[in-house]
Amino acid sequence: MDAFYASVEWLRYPQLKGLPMVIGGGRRREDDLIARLNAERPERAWTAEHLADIPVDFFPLLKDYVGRGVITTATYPARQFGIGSAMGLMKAAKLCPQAILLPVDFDQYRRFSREFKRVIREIAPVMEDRGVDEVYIDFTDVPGGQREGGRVLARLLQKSIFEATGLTCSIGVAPNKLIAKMASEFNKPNGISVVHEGDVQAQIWPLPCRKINGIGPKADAKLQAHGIHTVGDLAARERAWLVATFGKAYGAWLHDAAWGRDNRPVVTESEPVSMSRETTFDRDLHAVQDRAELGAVFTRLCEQVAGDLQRKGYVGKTIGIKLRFDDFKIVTRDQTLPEHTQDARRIRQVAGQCLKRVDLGRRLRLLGVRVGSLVRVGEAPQPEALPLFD
DNA sequence: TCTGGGGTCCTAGGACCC
DNA sequence: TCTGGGGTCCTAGGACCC
Repeated sequence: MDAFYASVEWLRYPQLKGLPMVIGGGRRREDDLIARLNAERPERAWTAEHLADIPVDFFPLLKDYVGRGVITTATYPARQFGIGSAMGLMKAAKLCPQAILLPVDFDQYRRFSREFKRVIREIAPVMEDRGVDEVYIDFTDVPGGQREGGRVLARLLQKSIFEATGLTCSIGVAPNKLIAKMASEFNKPNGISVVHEGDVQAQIWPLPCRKINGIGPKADAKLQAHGIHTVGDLAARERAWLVATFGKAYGAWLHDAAWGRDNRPVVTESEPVSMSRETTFDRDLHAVQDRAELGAVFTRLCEQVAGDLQRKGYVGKTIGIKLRFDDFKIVTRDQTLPEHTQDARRIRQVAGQCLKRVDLGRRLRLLGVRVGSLVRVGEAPQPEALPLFD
């Protein structure tokens, strides 16, 4: 989906199109906005029906933000000021104080996410969910899926999604997921790009390695240190050298990726492996001085994870915690139980045991609770009874 | 006043078992 | 007298993705 979060926001606030805008940080306070409007602009009775009429100068600005949030989306006019995804909002405010700041509204994005995926599945049922704004679709067995190299079906999908949601998307059509993902970036927004097997050299090799889904900042830095900047550079290296330098599995994968080889299927269903909740505190907390506050947050996180498990019908047997200290160092501890659980008190108890195994000298910035080794409720194997006699 | 939240997968060592 | 060889599970950390 093109600029997904921003586009969803523009549906209800079209007056913000074209302005520097940033999405990130705290919870939505739409009611506050309406209440403030009625207090300060009483010439009309404002309701949630009039969001598109809210004057632009009434929206909160980045410069007034206080907190530890990061940018999830920055519109193009905002990016011109050097603002980028994942940047701290406080830092971004220095670069572009006048940008409008909207809080993240995940519930709304999830609603539109479900809707555009429903539209796709109706046309092309073999669809793999890749998060809130992205999917892989297998065109192979869709009637007409091969016409004009997939272009016809891609256009139909774009049209249907736009009619149902008012949102645009960009589609890459290719022989496999690896190339399709890269191709989808070629023609943004609202574009279609078809890359054939024989086009890899011309269209993929000139790209920086970082464009490959699976090469992140660490691998890219290491590649650069070896003089490898483009996918073509990578393809030129011996497979054996890549294996020797990057390890057996990753080295071989790098070589395949550079040559456009990928045989992963489009996976329509998958079971979750873990569920977690974590939170960053407004200020760093100390295990001793802030014991009560920390304990309350800890319990709440356990209750939230338990609630997620119960709502979705899963039980897990590996309970874990995650801590981020004030120096940004991350520590995890986990413990596997003999039985599966979705009980908040049990999770809290075991997570508490995990916490005892950590040196809590430093102040904490983040606390998280995770439950892994999930199985569906009812499919959990019964813990084996200990034999009384052999 | 830098630096969110929710995930997956991989690696590597040690325990433990046959 | 040199000390097998698989396999699985558990734990901790880390890279990467959306």
